[in-house]
Amino acid sequence: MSEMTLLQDLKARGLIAQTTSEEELDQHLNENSVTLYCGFDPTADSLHLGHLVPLLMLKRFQDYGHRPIALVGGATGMIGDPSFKDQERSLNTSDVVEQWSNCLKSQISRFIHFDDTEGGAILANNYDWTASIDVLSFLRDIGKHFTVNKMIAKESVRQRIEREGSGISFTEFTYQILQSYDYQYLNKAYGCSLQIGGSDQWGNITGGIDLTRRVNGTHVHGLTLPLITKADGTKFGKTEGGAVWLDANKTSPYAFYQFWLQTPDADVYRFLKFFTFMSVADIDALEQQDAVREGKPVGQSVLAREVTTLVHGEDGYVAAQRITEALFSGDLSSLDEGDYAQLSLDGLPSSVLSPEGLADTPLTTLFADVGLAASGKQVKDALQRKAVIVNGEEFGMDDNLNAPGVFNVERALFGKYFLVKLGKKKHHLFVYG
RNA sequence: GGUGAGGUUCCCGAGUGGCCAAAGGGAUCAGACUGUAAAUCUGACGCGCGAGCUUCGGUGGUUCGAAUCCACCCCUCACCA
Repeated sequence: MSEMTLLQDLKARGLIAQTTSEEELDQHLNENSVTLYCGFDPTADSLHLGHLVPLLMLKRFQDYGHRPIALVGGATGMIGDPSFKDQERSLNTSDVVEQWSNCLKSQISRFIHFDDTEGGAILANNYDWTASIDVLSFLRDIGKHFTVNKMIAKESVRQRIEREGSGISFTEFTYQILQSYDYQYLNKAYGCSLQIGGSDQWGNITGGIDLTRRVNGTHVHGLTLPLITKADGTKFGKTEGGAVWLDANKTSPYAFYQFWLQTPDADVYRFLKFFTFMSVADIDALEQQDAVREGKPVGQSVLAREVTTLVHGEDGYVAAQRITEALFSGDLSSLDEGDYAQLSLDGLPSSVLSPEGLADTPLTTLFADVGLAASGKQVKDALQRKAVIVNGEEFGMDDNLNAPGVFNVERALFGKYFLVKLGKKKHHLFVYG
């Protein structure tokens, strides 16, 4: 990072979508240790890849000597952010929101270093200062500073307001006031003077800036991050199974590692800048080396290693790497009995195979049930193309009704393991018993 | 409230009585080629190994037969008020 200012580094990484006066912000950041915040609303029981960039962003600021506040939206999560959403969302119960908030809290703590010292990072929940406000105070003390005219004019809610039929409830419309209040509150309580967020948050952030100026008389700043896109135009952060979660129980370190390993060339160096702490110079150098390299580029494996380590720690990375080696080297004999036991612990999808009823279960059903394929049809397709491999042996459509033969104990590795490969990338471990 | 146009399989979008599980494109999955990449080509793509079963906003009806016709209802869009 050396001589670059933080803002220069972020810019070089392509991590800035919009900022309030860049000059002022740059000066502010260079002359002070700034307290900044980013909010994460509990919309599920785990953060996902979309949250990773802002989360890492907080850490980038922390590394430059600033103080991050990670805000869990226990209150805002009850309301639902309408920004650029084309539909009203259904509300979650307070129990659920609270539970999810706690999940997010523990996840966030893994990324940012929190401590109790004066300048240490802070983990906050806006429920704490929002829940107890009574309606009249809210309307008089906060609501009075907002003109509906301005609220309506925001791009983030315009579609919903202008388009007949979609509509927006008063509840969601109020969201921007709540978030603005957070900023004003944090400014007052902690001297927070910068809010960051995804580019869809610009409207909410500027709302908070205005409120803070009106109420606290303080001039504060805002910065948004770009939406992560893929070169081919498809949505980033999705796999066959849906979102890629940061929770190891929802997306195993192995699956996580694989996700990054499969990054297209066209995206990999950009993603290295977004998702790792490698310097821009090092990334550029890597890109140039890959460009003249014979064969496979190393960008993907570096990216996968860095991000997996970041999210799942060294252990998670090592485990993911070990499974990858074993499965993709094509050499099953390199694994000993202990390795097989470890595979499922390390996150390779696995299930117990019961001998009973096996004769009545077609492979199509069996594999679809354990999630190896979305439907029996896909298994059928794979069988017909010789893309199903069990313990190194190919099986075809002829074997569909012959599960007992395919999963004959005699053929089990170490008397109990069957490693099924469907296609090039999907693996599943069956344990006999 | 009035008038006009619509609601089709994950998405977009054809289909206006049987040949429709429903054109075409996208997404997705698999195969070939590669580098667990891209591009390209091939196949699959409602569910089911199969016989077969269940779909075209909802509910009833007409018909041997309906996504297609009729009635009512729900929703959306456009314009008017």
